[in-house]
Amino acid sequence: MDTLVADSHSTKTQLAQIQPDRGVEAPACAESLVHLDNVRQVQPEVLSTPKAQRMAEFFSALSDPHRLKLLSALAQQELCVCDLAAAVKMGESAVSHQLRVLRSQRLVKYRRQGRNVYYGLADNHIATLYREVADHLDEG
Amino acid sequence: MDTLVADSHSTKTQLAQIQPDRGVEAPACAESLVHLDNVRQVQPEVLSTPKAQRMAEFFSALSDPHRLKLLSALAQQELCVCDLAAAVKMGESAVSHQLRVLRSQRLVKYRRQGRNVYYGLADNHIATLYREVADHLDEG
DNA sequence: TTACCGTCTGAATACCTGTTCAAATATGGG
DNA sequence: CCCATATTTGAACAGGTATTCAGACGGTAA
Repeated sequence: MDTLVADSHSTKTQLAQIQPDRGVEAPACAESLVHLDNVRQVQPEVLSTPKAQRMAEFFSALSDPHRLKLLSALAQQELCVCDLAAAVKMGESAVSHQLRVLRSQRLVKYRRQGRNVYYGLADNHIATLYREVADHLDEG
Repeated sequence: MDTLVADSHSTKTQLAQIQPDRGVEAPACAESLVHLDNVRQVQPEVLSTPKAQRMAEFFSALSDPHRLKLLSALAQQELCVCDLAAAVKMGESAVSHQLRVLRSQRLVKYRRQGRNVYYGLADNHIATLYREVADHLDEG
């Protein structure tokens, strides 16, 4: 009757491959038996693509050791680019590139003073988040 | 007297380029004037390289939209791989690969039941962290 | 056992990310 | 104005990452 092939004593349902966001046409053959009721229950709560992307970009900004070092330095006090470079032992250009990433996610704020640009943590949330994850990792 | 070139009314100090972890020999010429006292103050508090890497790997596991979708689904209930694939609309192989990443950071736990493997969030911390970041992003 | 289903793995490809070098921009001083 | 300093930017290269396909593994049922 319908295109779903459900066996009688279970809620498993054969589902054609779904490949929606991408330009791939779905092949007619099915891949696996899914528990349709579970999927239906969960699916509306799944993070939307735009939100997932925004969140991923945020975490992505935190997913580099050098950037985390920069943040840990800035958690102490405001610093200009060349000081940061010395503190984390990176080239100044590299630091500038990384600060750009941190800026794009509003993890840091900055102000110009003379020829120097001083950076600092944008938000107390950041320090909190940082500490939470550090603790979490120390636990395990 | 010493190799440092400090001007009289400031704490700025010329520093040879420091390039320690990598096999690059430092050029004799300096790059920038740093505020040596600031650097000295901050440097010991900078995240150590191993810790920074461990933390970066953790965030890295959270830095992909598909993985975040998987986690948001698992925040609802335990699901097997094929259900997850249907819920987030990915191929099952891709899901398996991503679950491997989540497993490697202990973000999910799993158990086998018959032919299915059921995944769930490893920890309440994860859900908390997830919600904090979601809220933080909604604020801005 | 044989056949099958669900999941995992490995290799290949395409994409994204970080570093470096060189050069541009911006500020301040002589 | 011209020069030196501080930071940013862009291009090029190297290394890492995600998806796909094909096949392997493990468990189940006939």
